[in-house]
Amino acid sequence: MSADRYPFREIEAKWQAVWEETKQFRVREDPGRPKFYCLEMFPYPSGRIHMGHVRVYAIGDLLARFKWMRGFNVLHPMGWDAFGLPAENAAIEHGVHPVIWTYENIDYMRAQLKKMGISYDWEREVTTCDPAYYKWEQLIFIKMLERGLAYRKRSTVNWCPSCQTVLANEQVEDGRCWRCDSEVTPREIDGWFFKITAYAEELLAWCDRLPGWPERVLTMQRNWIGKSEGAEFDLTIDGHRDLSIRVFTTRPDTAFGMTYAVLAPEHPLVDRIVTTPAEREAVARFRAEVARQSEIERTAADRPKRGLRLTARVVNPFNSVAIPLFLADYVLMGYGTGAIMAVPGEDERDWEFAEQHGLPIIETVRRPDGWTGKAYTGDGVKINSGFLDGLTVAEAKRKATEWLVTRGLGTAKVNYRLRDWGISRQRYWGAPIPVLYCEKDGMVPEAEQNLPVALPRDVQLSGKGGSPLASVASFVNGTCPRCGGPAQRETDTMDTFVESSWYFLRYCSPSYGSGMFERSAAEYWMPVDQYIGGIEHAVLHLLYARFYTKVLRDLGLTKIDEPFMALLSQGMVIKDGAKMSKSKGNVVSDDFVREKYGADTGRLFELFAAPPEKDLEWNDQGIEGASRFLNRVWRFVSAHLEELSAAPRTCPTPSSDAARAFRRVIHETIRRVTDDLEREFHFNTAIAAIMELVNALQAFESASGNGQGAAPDRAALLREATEAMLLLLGPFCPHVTEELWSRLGHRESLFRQRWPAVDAAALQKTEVTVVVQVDGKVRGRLLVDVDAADERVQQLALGDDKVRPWVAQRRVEKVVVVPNRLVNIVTRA
RNA sequence: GCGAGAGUGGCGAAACUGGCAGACGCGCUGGACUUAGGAUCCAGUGGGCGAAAGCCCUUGGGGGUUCGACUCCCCCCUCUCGCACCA
Repeated sequence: MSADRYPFREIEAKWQAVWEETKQFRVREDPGRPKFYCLEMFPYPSGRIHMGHVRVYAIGDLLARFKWMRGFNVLHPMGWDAFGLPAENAAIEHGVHPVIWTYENIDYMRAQLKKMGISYDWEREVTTCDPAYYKWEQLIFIKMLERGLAYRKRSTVNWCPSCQTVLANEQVEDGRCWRCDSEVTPREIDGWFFKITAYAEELLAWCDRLPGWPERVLTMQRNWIGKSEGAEFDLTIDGHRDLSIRVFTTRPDTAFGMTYAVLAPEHPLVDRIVTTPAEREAVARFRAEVARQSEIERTAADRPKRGLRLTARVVNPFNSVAIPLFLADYVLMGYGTGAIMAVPGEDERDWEFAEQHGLPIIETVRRPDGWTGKAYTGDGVKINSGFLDGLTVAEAKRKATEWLVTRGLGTAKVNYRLRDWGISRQRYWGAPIPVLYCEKDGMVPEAEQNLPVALPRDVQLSGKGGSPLASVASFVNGTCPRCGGPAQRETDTMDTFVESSWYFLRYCSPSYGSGMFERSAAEYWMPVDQYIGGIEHAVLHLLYARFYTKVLRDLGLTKIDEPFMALLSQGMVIKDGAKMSKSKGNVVSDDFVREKYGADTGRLFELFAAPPEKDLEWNDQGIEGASRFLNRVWRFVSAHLEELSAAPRTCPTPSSDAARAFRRVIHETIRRVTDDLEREFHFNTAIAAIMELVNALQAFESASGNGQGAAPDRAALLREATEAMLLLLGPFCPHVTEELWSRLGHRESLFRQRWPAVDAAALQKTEVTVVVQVDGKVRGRLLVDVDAADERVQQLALGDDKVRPWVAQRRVEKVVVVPNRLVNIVTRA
């Protein structure tokens, strides 16, 4: 550790205090100025902020400060996603109440963010476990209930045995819990759902209208919604005209190739179709066998398909042929109708099953020449398909569906993979679901004037099954808002993703007491112009928030269709080959970095080391480099304070070539940095450009003499360059630049300055270096006037001493001249 | 398996719409200053040959288009991510 580092501790503390006193980052609506809403995904207050977290805040702060300087009225808030299981688990393990644990963490992390110097408007801080916050989502819950957008049903859900709660489909990854990685098991349970499927089509359609989003996130959302178009129709059971099986297919054109049909093992019709005791027993055995497999085994793709042939047969309505009927584990009850027609000729899974069970295969699409594969899923001409023969697949799909519809046998049908969002959690630390169960009136929403339904403080947390709230008598025993009689409260709490589905709206008017948010404030600020967060929420939070916003719109609360105009998915911070995380024990703490190098250095390193969307490898030597650079800047400016503050502001017409060239570097840097920040998020190259400017600045300083022998423009140019450099570097490293800015004699904050403007005149060149190639290889260089005539450049190139030997014994076939760049002489022997 | 993205020095990475590959930084080597250097400054640093000037090779591999390819097209290999019996 060196004593030669600039005094970052004092500087950082000083400016953080100044910014706070002057309320520098406080914003109010101002219709006269363009707004910019810059938002980073708010954190779960898990304990301590480490360098894995810092990246997102550094990016957000950079953009927010940049937009301030570009003249925008910037909303840049921060808050806490404060409900969640870790608080409850900490309570179980250490006996600390979740409230205490959560607020202590928040206090610590807030202090860390402040020491990092992020430009938040702290007056807007939002904490989701505050009843004044979740009150409003309870109100919305009731309105959703009224409209059928929230409902309760018994169903098979994903149960995480470790978290002791239900998970939504989005929260299961590869059959495992997204939080704790435990294997999820199915469980039949009553629970609450939000009807996100009612918005499937709109959520999908808007994926095409979010140009500011990364394509891969949109793709993930489209895949998750999983729209597929096809037809549904009935297969009657042979000999039972009153019994039929509904099937869904995306390939109605292949119906003539149907050689068997399959029911999911859990299909409810099975019990009616199967009547003999012997077969019932076989079915029970088969079901037990399937049930034994875990979710993970069952969804592994390359696993053999198990099936049980039933005695019943079904009839293909297209050709009246009776075909075998199976139960098979490759058909899932949760999708479509839980039953399929099987066409092995044109479906790979059916082909595999047919081969295993010795079933016939009929081809209904003519194979391309040389086809050697098994099932063929491509386009082609229909064959063996009755009235569909000769058509293309697309035409046949349409005609087959039409045929079903006109005969009343089926319908066109769109299916989505998306399931309704299960929001019940059998845990304590979440927002209570505001309904009661009355013996007389049944399920009744809590009356609006009784909201919030506050979480009781006194609760026994064991972590062993059942909703903890169920054991809190004072909570459970309520009053029916309809009849005034005794009623039992719902003891499930809401998924914490509900809170994060609208916090960005709450920031617009965080202390508004008459509703979720103040309409005028939300109309001014929303939507979020730039959202920044990790890719892990591609289909979780980001899909839920889009859905919830649309619900609020349809409830008449807001006009916006989409909450986030642009999204930046930043990469992970990696150390020792893994994502930096507390559980892996590979964290570099923010406190440590700040103590050793300062906040500015830590931020600079993370912004410089990789482009934002890529993963970033933590590197102890890399941060030394960032530190070295800031110290260099510090030493340079400090050493020339007197000369710089006494100098004229700019030097519009430099008097020497060297001065002109240096001034061009200054303005070229302004152009590059502005472009990198404005156009794409090229923070790393923006920093590289600033580093180059500092290199040029030092070179010019030492080359331009000093004292009496100084070049005439020296002081003015040094000042112009230094001030531009500080302004450009400001959003990356706010403390050190603010300090140097003030030491140069400025009274007003650097962040109240306009972003430096490019002087187009300074970029003008009179001469350029043109590369001369012979047959594509660089053989020489020419210094020529800008926009010199092609003929002249060609002549100079051919006459160049370095070039001539390469052309001498050969015939010049052609000369390509790219103005101001390059000449390529093409020769032949 | 399907879909998307990526493969460039010892390392992190640059390269606008096809026009000097390797900016910037790390590391390394040599030097200066120094009692000392893990501070600072200067020089060098893709590989090969060469005393040097310079020449040849080089963006995962192979082909192609072009005067010219990291960039465009085709085939292949590797890695990362997403989806994964969704009918």
